[in-house]
Amino acid sequence: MLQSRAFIQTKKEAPKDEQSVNAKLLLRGGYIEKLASGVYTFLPLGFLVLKRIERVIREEMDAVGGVELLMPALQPKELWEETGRWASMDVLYKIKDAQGREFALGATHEEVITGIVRNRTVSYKDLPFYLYQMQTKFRDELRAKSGILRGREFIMKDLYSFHATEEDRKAYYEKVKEAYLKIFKRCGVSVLVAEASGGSFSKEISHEFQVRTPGGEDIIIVCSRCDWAKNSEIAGKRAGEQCPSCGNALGEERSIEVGNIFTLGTKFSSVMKAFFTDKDGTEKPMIMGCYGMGLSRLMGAAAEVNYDERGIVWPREIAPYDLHLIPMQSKDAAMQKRIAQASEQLYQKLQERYTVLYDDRDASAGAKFADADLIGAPVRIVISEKTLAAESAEVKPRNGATAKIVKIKDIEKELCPVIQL
RNA sequence: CGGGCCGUAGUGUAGUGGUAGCACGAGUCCUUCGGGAGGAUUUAGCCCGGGUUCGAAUCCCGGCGGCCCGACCA
Repeated sequence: MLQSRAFIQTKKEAPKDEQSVNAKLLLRGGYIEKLASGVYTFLPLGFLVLKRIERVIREEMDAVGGVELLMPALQPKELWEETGRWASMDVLYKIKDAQGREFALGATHEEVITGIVRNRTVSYKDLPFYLYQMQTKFRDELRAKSGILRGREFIMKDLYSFHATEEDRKAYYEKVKEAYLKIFKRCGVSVLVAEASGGSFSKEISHEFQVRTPGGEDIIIVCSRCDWAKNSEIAGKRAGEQCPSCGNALGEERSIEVGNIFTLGTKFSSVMKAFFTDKDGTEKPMIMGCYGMGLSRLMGAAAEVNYDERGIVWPREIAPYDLHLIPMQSKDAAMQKRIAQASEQLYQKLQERYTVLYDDRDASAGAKFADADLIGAPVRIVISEKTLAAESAEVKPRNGATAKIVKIKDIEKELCPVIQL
């Protein structure tokens, strides 16, 4: 992509009223734009990141048998009244159409998915099945905060599983837990699995996937040595006390909840009459689980833990572009032409295997470098009069490793270890 | 929802009762070209409403909006 055409505009300074790291960096880098508190546009650059996160999630969801669908955001009041959540869910946006009919903007989709599932006759032979979607959710948060970490409109992946037996549900829950760990690893955030309350869903505990960082709004109690972690709301332990698992000291840390998986049991299926016919011919409510993951929040969290004083350092798999190719300018017209030719050629070549942002702008070296660091593609490639003298280019990983001068014909070999695809 | 701070060009700021200024950005021209280059020139702003005053960006009241703390958080 030509940078001059990519609708990227970076800013030298962050808006003064933003405190959170993700908001400052993403706003400055031209990834997002704020429309209202907790409501953001994903600009082309940000949308690329989102799509790459989406791809990772989709691959891992498909790998555990998930089948993707897309449910409506506009949901009739009657559906929500079936479970009593029209009245009890205080973050629900409620709207009226011109006829006076009332709708909720989807804050979550248990009602909708259960409504779909009960409309078909299901036998135990059809179970289990797993349905998921990635969609914009609306929640009327009393206080949106921290950039895209807690919006009133945000993008979420929600998976719902339907089972004939509790054992099966439990086994799947563990499988999803593993899939989640893979997703977060691929997205460049290390998570802790913390036990948390089942909320209004269940008396059973749920599991939260927590990214430890000062920018987080959750408080978790964690062991300094083993992987014991609980949300402070149910921990029953405090910092300084002994870890119940290994005896070491417990600490308290801030973290971002990037995923949460729940046991639903028959809470929704029994109330909404989503039954299946079991082996013995009797009708039983399906046993359900639900598994949430915030895509936009994950993007924010990734920025929140992968940055330095110059900007974002995107994890390889979710970077907007694999490579940032920068031709330098030269005062010598002939040389200028050679640089342009060589970099054009390299640009074409690299695009066969990588996504490349090509800085074709007529800007100073400093400006180009500063933008490259801020945007944070994993590798920067510079072609200049200097490098060209040796038929080479400079290859510099964004993660702090030093720059290397590499023969242009050998560049792909050099890239392999850094961004193998 | 309670509390705090804050609203001046796209962004960051100055102006505290008397001509709205600067920097970055954006446009044009010239020069420059390995870490946000220099000069010339242009562009663009006081959140809204009311009040006080000869006069309000500035003082007062009310809205609206943003950020932060807390509460809340399928």
